[in-house]
Formats: sequence, C-alpha cells, structure tokens
Amino acid sequence: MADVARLAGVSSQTVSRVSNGYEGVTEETRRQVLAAMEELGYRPNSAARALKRGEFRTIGVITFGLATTGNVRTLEAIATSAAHEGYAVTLLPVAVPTQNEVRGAFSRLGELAVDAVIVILEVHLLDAVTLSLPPHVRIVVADSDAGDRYTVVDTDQAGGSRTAVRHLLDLGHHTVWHLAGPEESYAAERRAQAWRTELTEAGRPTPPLVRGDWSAESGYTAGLELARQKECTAVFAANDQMALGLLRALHEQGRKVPDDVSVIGFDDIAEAGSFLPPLTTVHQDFAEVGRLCVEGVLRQMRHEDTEHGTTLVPTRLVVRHSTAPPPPR
Amino acid sequence: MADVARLAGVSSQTVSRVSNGYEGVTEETRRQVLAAMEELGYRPNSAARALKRGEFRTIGVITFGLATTGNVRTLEAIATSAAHEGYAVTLLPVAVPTQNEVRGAFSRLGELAVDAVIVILEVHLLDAVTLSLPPHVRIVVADSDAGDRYTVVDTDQAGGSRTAVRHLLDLGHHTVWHLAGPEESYAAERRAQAWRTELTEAGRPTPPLVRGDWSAESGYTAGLELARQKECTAVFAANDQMALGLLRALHEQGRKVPDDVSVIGFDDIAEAGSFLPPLTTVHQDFAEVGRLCVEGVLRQMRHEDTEHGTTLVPTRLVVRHSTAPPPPR
DNA sequence: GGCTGTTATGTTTACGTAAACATCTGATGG
DNA sequence: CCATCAGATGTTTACGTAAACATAACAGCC
Repeated sequence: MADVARLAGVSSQTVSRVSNGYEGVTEETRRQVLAAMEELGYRPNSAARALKRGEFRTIGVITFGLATTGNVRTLEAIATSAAHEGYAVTLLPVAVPTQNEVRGAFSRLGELAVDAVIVILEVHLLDAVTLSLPPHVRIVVADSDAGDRYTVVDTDQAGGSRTAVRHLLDLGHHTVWHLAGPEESYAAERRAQAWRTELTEAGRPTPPLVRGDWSAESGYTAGLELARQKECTAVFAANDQMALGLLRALHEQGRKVPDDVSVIGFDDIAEAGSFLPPLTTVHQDFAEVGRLCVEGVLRQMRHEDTEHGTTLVPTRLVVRHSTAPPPPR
Repeated sequence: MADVARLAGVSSQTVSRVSNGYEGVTEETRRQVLAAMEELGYRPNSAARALKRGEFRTIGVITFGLATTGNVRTLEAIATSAAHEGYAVTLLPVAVPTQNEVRGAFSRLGELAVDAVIVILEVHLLDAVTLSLPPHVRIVVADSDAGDRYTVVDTDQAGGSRTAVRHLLDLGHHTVWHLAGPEESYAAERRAQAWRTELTEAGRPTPPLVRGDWSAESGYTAGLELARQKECTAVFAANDQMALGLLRALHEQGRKVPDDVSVIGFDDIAEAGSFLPPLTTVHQDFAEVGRLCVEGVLRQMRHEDTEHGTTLVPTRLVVRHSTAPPPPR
C-alpha cells in the first residue's frame, strides 16, 4: 500500500480510501491511485483488513459430509447467497457425526476466520456443545428443531409429508406405508410423525413403520420386505434415494409401480424424473433454505434481530408417474 | 492475549509460545497459562495470526456449481484432506461458467484469505485468466488438461473409457455407441476420444456420436433416438446420470436392458447399484483425486516441487447387471 | 569461584490496514 | 478582504500476534 501511495504521489490513507470506495476523493486522484495499483499489481491484504475491521466477511458451514443431496444443495445455495452479499464460505466437514466430533469442530471454530456459522446438522448432536462456542459467533441451524435456542431455517417437513400422504389417500388408497429415514435424523422423525398424524386424522390404520438409512441400498432391502406385504398398495418413502431402491425391489418382486403399488418420494432430486417410472415426490426448495440461512446470520450480525425462531420453507408436490389409484381388490 | 499474560503472571510472548506449542516453556508455566486461557475464554485471533505469519492456512476451491456428483465428491475429499492437514477450505462458486465469471472469481481471489487454489473446472475457461492471478497463489487443477501450465490431478478418463468399451466388445458386441457429455467439457471430450480410439484399434466401425449435457433428462432424449437404431446393442454413457435417463428411454421403447441393449456408465454414483437394472459402470476414485489435489498445493507451498505435470488416478470397472452378450441376430 | 553455555522468559518491533484526528486548500458570504 | 466552512488529503495510531533480539537464572567445568 505504501508503494502504491508513493507511486501515485499520495498518502497511504488515500490509497485506502480509494481501495474502499470512499467518497471524498477527487476523480483525478482516484485515477492516479487506481493506475498505480494496476501497475504494481496491488491486492489488499485480507488478513490485515480482517484484523483492523474485526470481521472476516466469511461464514462457516458445519456439516456432516456431503453425501446427501439436501446438504449439498443447501450448501450450494448458501455459497451463492453469501457470495452475493460479499461473504465467503468456509467448509467445516465433520467426519463422523458424534458429539465429540461436533465439539471438535466447534472448538476449532473459535480459531477460525469466521464471523458466523450455519450448521446443517441434526441438532441433538449440538446439545452438549453450545458452551464451548465463542460468544460473538452467530449461528443459524438448518434442517433441525430447537427454534428456542437457535435461529432455525427448515423445510416444512410436516406439511410436505402430509401432502404426500393425502395425495395417496385421495387417489383411493386405504392406507399408506412409510419407509422412514434413520432414527437419529430429526428430519426423518418429523416426516414419520406427520405421516402418522395424517393417517390418524383421516381415520386410517397405521401400518408398521419400515426403516432405512437414506441410501438407495437400504430402500432396496426395505422394499423386499414391503413387497411381501400383499395389502400394501402405497408407500411414502422419506427420500428419493430410498424410493429408488424401493422401486428396484418392487420391480424384482414383480409388483408393478404404479399399477400394483404407488410410491412417493421426498426431495425431488434432479434424477427423480428419470426413475422407472418417473417419481412422484415432494419438492424441497433447498435454494430458499440456503438463502434464508445466509439472511439469518447476516441479520444477526447487524443486530437487527436477536430473537430466535423457526422459519419454514414450503414444499410442493410434484406428480409424475409412480402414483395411481390402487388396483381393484 | 495481554489479559491472559497478566492473569498468568507472564509476558504475552510466553502466552504466544504456549498457544503455539513451543518447546522451551516450563511445565509449571504452561499449566498456569493454559489455566488463564481457560478462565478468560481466550481464543487466538486468526486474522492477526494470518497477518503475522503471512499465510491463512486456507485453500480456496473454485468450481462451477455443485450440481455434478464428481465435483461434490471431489470437494468433499478436498475438505477432509485439508482439515487433516490443518487447512480450512473456502468455497468460491462460479455462477455461470463463462470466462468473465471465472475471471471475476480469480480477481476476487486476490483479496481472499487463501494461500492456494484448487480449480475444479474445464481449463479452457482459464485461458485468458492466468495473468490476473496474484503470483504467490499456488494452483492445482482437477479434472482438466493443461499439465504443461498447471499441476493437474485427474481421473484416468481415457483408461476408464477404454476399459468400458473393451468390456462390451469382449461380451461379443460388434461395436459400441457413445452417449457423450457436452462439447465444452474436457472430460467429455476425453471419454469420447478414448471410445473412438478403442473402437478403431479393435477394427470396429464408429457409430455416430450422440450428445447429452450430463443430465438424466438429456440421457432420456438421447435414449429415444438410440432406441430407434435397431442395430445398436451396446451404449457407453459418459456418466451415470445420462445412463439413468437412457435406461428409462430404452425401457419405454420396449428395448430390454441388458437382453436387447447393454448399457455402461461412468462415475459409479452411490445410486448406480439401484438402477433398473443395476448399472455396470466405471468407478472413479474421487476421494483420491481430492486427496492428491490437497497434497499438490501443499507441496507447492513448501516449494518441494515447482514442476507441473499431470497425475492420473486409475479407475475400476464395476460389473453389475446392465451389460450382457448381444442378442442372437 | 568465575567463566561459558544453556534454558526460560521478557521486550521490542513489524505485519498491512483503516479509524480518528489534523491540516491544508479554496470557495462563499458579510 | 477576512472569517468561516466544507471538502480533500495527510499523520498518527492501534488492531493481535510472533519473530528477533535481549536478559536473567542456573548448571557444569577448569
């Protein structure tokens, strides 16, 4: 900066002013400074800036792996929104989703060049961790509950699930089976609970719940079991990957979709329209979730809003060809 | 830091020594300092550290979206490897893959708190951009060519493709059709070229090339066309998503896989084993690519190696149930 | 016992920037 | 024609850390 100042024949403070787009600089001076910057290839040093300003203009994202579509899509939206606001995004992968690992990530966080954190993680993992957080770091949690302790942004899991179940009931199915995600997952639990509620309110029996682990493979295993239940004509899978495995199992067992069994998924991943048959599913607006997460941390950083609470992003039913009325009995 | 020093009754320099695990500190003193840190909730300020040390311990990753499995898996591996080496990863998403956008990302890079950059991007987008790079920033390019200008880590596209084609020829198919990725993609071009080479070397005719854009939807469209070619008994799709669309199109047109037509993919995404039928495909070791990228930038930063060059990560053929001998004529 | 060398700790300084304050220039108005 | 003021620019300083250098304490040796 001093070199630039010397070359432009001004003080370093003026260089700083130009570099930050400050107003009180003559057009003439500005031009000279910019020319000097160009000639010397000057780049502001972000470490010094961060030190001086007390902020890094960076948001950290803590997440357990990038294996699930939802996390990735949300992350992508966060990165885009953050870039739009002039913030960078730093990734903090947690290898194994245990409390210890999460605690580790959080304590590293203290030393990390980050102004705020977005956590895409089941919140029960956060329970014992909060205390070790540096107090100035703002947090928004995606995909979780605990709106009382944190600012939470989430897809409307319940609404989406109930829409899915209602869609199948409206087609004439007597009841709907559920292929749930893993117990540890809050999203999975919410979807299962909403499925149960919707059936109960409609006065329908609740079949035993079948569990998977989000993977297509687990959907296949569960599907082999479901195919044996002859009275099962409709299945609500808690995500599209498991629905894919389910479709394969049903096909192998000679149960036609949607003629014999209707299948509905959740997420609306890019490939869902290319399944055999194209999958009816609940569309999640991950981009909106990501955007709201960024908005949330920024608002907290500007102290506009210190109140916690949960924001729900609505879902949308996408009807393709994997659902149909039940076969005549 | 001064507060900690005061409380522990030492100088701030000693606090710094403890904080950095320096050796020449009495066990007694160290304990006191650690206790003081704990009591005051001291966290080292990473901006000041970066300013002093002249490095950020952060690697930037420039990528065009997180839509493709390959990018995501590579990114994940990069993040994990980097964390393992004590480095953080900052994401620099490029919204639209034009040279201007990429140039923008690179110039922002100069101001970004980043010691090195890994570019997961078609390199032809980099052509006009290099000059604007701050000279001290180290670069590794994944998924590209240009080993002469950069250090490149890539999957062995050619080897994988030739294995795929040979597998189909070995099964007895007279020739193999190719469903290619978009022209702009270097990986797509390499795969197409290897397909052509392998056929030529085997003395087989080269059917016209069919193009998609990596998406399942484009695979479906292309599949409808391929289904019309009655002499087509084997297709090598340049990625698994397109293979998925292709499977759907063939199914809809009454062409059985693998009895009438064999299909092979590329990538081995997690869901490939759950397609109908389970997809034979070329497995890419994204984790290894990510690891080598990190290793590459770190080596450059330690000045152990200033030479450019390309490292190829081998692939592996995963045979499932979408390939079989051709039907009797 | 004084000299040398080693180890533990303290003091000074600089990293690059921008806020706060100081100064200078020229214009306006009485 | 000078006082006043606004706008442009310069000077000083501090952000938190760690390298470089300085000092103190103490052991070993002739």
